[in-house]
Amino acid sequence: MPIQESGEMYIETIYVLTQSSDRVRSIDVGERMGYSKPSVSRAIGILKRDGYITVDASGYITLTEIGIAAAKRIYERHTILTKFLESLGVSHETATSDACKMEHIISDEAFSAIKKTVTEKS
Amino acid sequence: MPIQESGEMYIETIYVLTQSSDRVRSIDVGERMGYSKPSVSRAIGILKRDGYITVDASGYITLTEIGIAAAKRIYERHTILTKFLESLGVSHETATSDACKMEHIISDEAFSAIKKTVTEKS
DNA sequence: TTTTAAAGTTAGCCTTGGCTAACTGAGGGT
DNA sequence: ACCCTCAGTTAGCCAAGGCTAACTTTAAAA
Repeated sequence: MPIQESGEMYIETIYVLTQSSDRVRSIDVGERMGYSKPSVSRAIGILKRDGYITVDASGYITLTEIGIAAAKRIYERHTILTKFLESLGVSHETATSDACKMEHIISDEAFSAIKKTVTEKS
Repeated sequence: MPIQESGEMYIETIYVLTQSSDRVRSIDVGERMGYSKPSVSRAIGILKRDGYITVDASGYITLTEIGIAAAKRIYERHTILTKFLESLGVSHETATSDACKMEHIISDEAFSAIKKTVTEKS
């Protein structure tokens, strides 16, 4: 099963949480995303089933190879799109939240083009 | 009820079809969007209920004031976003399809900023 | 040791928005 | 007059992805 849009958000959240804490559990993901425990529980089950994460006996979540790849892809989109919007004068708040939606839907082709403009400018 | 993302697509399609034909029916909308008759039927019912369109006895669809306003808003987003992506070197095909998704999710603030860059360039 | 709190799961509901199958109803052709 | 085709509707299914209620399990604290 290919990863869904919501799956990308969960993976990205796990990835970000992993940067600042070596122990990431479902409850942390839920708190960060503002979702209920059952919602997270189901999502985690799907990500595990599809090989994006592993969960140990204590409930600690680890991204797999493909999980890390998916997370890095989305996270890069997020940061580049945020920077891009900010470079146009959009507030940080709005830039982040718009990037959060755009990151899932934009094509590779368009993303590359936007990325080029951002990296050229700096 | 505020218009949904799919509602925006239906409204936009009706708006576009209205430009080239004075008689727009559900069947035309469905053909254009590649959706089945029942899907269109339900969507049309919702748009009618929420005051975006009227449908006469023969099944001809007319946008109301607020329907036209909603359509113009989305259509402008579509065209500006398409132009913007094309200005970055994205192919017309991809630019159109990406714009089609972005037009529903981008904030007014970000859209204004992008619009400014497009209109400045020309 | 017993009790309580925190984490996770299960069951099941809701909305959006596609779909097919099957019905209705109106017009045109023979 | 009869039939057929086309447009639209109704009923009901499905998937994604939220939710609450209520259960289990584990671990810490009294």
